[in-house]
Amino acid sequence: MPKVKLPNNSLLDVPQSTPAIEVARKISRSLAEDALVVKIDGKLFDLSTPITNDCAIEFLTFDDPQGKEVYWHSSSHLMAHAIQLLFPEAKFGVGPAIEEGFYYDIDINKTLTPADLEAIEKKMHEISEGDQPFVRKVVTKDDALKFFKEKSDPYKVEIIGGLDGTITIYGEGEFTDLCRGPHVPSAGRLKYFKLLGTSGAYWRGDSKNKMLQRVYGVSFPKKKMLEDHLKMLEEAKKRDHRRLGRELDLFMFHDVAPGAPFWLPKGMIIFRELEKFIREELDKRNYLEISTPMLVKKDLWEQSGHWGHYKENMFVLNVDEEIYSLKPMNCPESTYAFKHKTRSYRDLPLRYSEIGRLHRNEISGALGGMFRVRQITMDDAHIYCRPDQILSEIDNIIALVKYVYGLFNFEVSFKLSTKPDDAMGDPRLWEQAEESLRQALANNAIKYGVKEKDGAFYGPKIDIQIKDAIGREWQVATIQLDYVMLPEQFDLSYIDAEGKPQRPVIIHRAIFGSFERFVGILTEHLAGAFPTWLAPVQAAVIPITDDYRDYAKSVVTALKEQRVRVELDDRNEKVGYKIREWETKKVPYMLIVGQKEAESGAVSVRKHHEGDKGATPLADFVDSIKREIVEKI
RNA sequence: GCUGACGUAGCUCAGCUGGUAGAGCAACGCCUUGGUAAGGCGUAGGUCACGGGUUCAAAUCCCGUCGUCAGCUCCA
Repeated sequence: MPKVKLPNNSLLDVPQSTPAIEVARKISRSLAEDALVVKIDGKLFDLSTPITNDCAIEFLTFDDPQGKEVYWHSSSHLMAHAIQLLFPEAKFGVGPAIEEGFYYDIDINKTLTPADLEAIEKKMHEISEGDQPFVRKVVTKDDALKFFKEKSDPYKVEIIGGLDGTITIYGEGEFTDLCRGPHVPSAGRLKYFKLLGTSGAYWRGDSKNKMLQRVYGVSFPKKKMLEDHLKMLEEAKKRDHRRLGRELDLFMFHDVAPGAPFWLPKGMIIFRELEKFIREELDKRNYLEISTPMLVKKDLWEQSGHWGHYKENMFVLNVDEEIYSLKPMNCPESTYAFKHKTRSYRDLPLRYSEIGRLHRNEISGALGGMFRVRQITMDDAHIYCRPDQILSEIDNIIALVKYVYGLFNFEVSFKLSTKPDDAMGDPRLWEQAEESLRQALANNAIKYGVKEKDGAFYGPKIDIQIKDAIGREWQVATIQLDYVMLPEQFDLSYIDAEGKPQRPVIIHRAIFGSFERFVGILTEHLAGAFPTWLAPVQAAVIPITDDYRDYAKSVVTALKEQRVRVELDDRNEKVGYKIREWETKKVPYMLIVGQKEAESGAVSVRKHHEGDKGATPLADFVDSIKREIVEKI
């Protein structure tokens, strides 16, 4: 009798060849109901898999990421089944689970409309009600080829042609698909789904191949989960920075400048506050700010290697018979500032920061709001240091990153990207560099993921991701070690204590990344309700009637004297109307003043999203809002 | 760049199978001076993205261009 070890380390004897699902039933009925798939000795299997040997076993439910993946993958089969019933001529590509749901690529001579999606969804429900089991079958390559040729599924045939080893197919009712599995036990487990849209996708991601239609969907075992998910998507739509940017007069886009925002006065306040903030932090940390030319001769880009590798993304101009380009990056030019003088080891680390405007000719299809623009403002820096200084410099940057993102209540996570196959430079240096990054992460007690071979060709890097208020992850800051690109290509050196020239190491780093993108992320994270220190309008003063306009003006003056961004709303409208409007503009404070307040030198404070806070002496309010602004609460 | 969808007033959108445009909100004016999320009445506002074509007639049909969006792709 095989012994199975459960996650709580208890052992269970089970009869030979007991299906895994029976083991789940022994543990608890609810587990048997919720389990989607089983992990035996670390590998995933169908719940019907018989237990034949001693093993460690774990049942995965939808709460487990891998359980989810299986659930979505099975959902994608269910969808394909429905599509086949409705469109028998459809040919199938691949249908995997993705981060948030699943998709299936299909080849069909018709553009699917939202009405088609609804019909497919309906059909999926019908199939789900039939509750047919997913049945795994091992087949030979020849049989598999024969089957899918007969089914006239050329894409499957192509996939099979490239397969070695065991080939499995899964049947579910009258639908059979090539699949590695595993799957949930039966179609009835797949209950609540929503097809979210379609898009084009090339077969095997290659633009030389035929464009298939990709149908996206998401599914959940509980109705509430689907509802919550759809609500989250709604919420994301409501938070869309393109919409909020327009509604709050922060920035706009126009056809005359695709891929570049027009910053409006209110957005510019946010931009300036962020810039001021980051500059102050960099000053405190002994960075030196530089600014390098935006339009530079091609020679520079040839030297840096961009001309060879990045030219398609550069805006190139002909000026006086010479070829120039708008800079797509700051790094090459920063080396000129470094080389301006002979550098001593005593000068290092030399921390050059630059808030530079960069132009990158992103392909038109990549553009999207503030998230992908052709003109970006980067809070860049290049730290020229000695090898023995790397650790402390990385330490400082990590501290800065944590401080900055903590301020906005973003959850920060770190990823180390290691040496890629096409890496340049001495392998010993790479080892040393990766070790420095690891050590810096360890010093800061940071748990981090590793992205193997995902470093830049010139050095390993730490990528910093943040998670926003509705759980979405964004890659923002980056810390890259560079032993090769700048130091070698630009032949950089400093004079060491023995009077000999040495190569410096360069750390490329950005905190916000680009202001454009960061403001976009921040807008969505905060749903447009910026903290007082960033809010374009920090307080609106609302007199109840014209009789208190003068008092309201004195309140405005008092606040302006303290550099509070305040607006007087003395329009001929009712209080409720004005409150509604300032509330939708997400202004942190409204100060309502009437007879009571005028007589006692007070203001009635209404806080955004919280409501009436009652009357308080004007002087007290001024103190508290000032503190809030200074302390960036 | 590729595929698809879309482009009508400042915004959100209507306008069926062709007969030269409509609503709500916003704006402006008047009335109303109102204590915590929309007071009333009225006025103005559009070369229907742009350029061609079909037609007696085009916002509507066709072609092209530009732009936006969803993806794909790319990302030193």
